[in-house]
Amino acid sequence: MNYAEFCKEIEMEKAAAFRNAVESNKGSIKIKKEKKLSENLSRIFDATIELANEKGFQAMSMRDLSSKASLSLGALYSYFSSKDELLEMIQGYSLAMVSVILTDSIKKETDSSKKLERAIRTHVYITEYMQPWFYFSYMEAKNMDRPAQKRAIEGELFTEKIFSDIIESAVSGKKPGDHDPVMTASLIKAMLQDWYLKRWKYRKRKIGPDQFADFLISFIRSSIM
Amino acid sequence: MNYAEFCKEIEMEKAAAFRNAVESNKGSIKIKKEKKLSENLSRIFDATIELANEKGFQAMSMRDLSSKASLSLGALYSYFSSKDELLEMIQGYSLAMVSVILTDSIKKETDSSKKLERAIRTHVYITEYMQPWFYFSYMEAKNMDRPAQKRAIEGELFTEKIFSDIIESAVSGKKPGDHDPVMTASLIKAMLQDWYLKRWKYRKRKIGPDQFADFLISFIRSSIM
DNA sequence: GTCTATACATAGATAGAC
DNA sequence: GTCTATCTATGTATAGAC
Repeated sequence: MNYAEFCKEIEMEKAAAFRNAVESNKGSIKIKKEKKLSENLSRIFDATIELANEKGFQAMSMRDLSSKASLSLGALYSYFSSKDELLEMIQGYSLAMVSVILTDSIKKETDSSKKLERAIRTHVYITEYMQPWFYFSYMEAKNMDRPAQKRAIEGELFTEKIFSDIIESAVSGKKPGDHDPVMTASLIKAMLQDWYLKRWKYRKRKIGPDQFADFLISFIRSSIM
Repeated sequence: MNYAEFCKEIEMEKAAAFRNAVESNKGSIKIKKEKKLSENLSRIFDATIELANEKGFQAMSMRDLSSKASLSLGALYSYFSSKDELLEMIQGYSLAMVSVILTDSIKKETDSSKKLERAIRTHVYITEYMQPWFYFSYMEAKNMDRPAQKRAIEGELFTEKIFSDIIESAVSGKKPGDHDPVMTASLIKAMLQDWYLKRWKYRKRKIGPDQFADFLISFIRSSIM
């Protein structure tokens, strides 16, 4: 698998996750026509991501959003009931993406060393594909209300658990004594997050997702094996 | 060196960095009495860090700040000329801290493998000691104006360069072919930042700075050696 | 130096016409 | 479903008394 191949397979899952995000927020959405809803809401999402990643969600005004999304201020409130709710819809969307994609992806390998490699690669690719979304979720987590913050933490721990489980079985027996899969998984997560948090750096150095994944895999391999 | 020893040595440098931060902003500070200035300004800094790390700098109002710092709204503006300037004073302070401490610290070792270990350990310790400050600088960087953002980027690249230089000379000859000190330094930086960005996680797992530094050092050692 | 009072701008959200 | 107009709250920053 490389990034180009990954992209071809992802579109459907993205669309499914979007429909799911809409579904779980039906309560506060006043728009009834399916097509109009999905067209406009995804434009609203995109505009929000763009503005928030530029100056922060808090600093983005609803007027900024209304002009970037080409909808009036009043119309926006037919798609969500408050600015905070918008934040949480977007968070739910990207949280669902990473967990579904990652879980599906590792099922395709049986050997645990291959599983680890695939999990890392998939994580790099999905966060590359939706970089602004993940950047947004990471940076705005502390501005969310308590339940949404809890979901963010659970999301982090969920993906970390995927990694620590794989490492547990990959390393067992092979390395003497003191290995700690949970700590190792933490560090792996940190390096994976760097990929979507510091895009300016990797872009400047002309490092693409395939290259980053390759390097990361070999770095981790030589450390835990 | 362990964390407890580190703490004893740091106080003086912290005070010097604070005086320096005051000095570089004399222009917009109206308070003339040295003692009052440093007492109140450091209370203002602390209150800002605390509020901003809780709900974001943008969301923190000057009224929040005035009540937490025990100064009236009007009085605050004798210590800085705008909310944005306050942000930048704090950023300058923590940027100066890490670069001075790190540069001094590695001078104490000659062997490049020891140098690497010491740089990592020192980075963990300084960011532990001033965790809320580093968290603040990281999270609020995108809300700063252009020049301040540039300083933040230069700060990141500066510490990364320290690491890549050490790795360059530590690894040269010892590892065949494909090592890439710059990429390795990037990953190390990412793991080091995790320490102050995800405190909730390490606290929950009862991992302290010494333990984290030990683990990180052994993880990196086995990867690059 | 610090306070209170207030100017002035802009925020999020709603009402009601179309 | 979308618009414009507007309500009300809150924001940063300043003026001037003490």
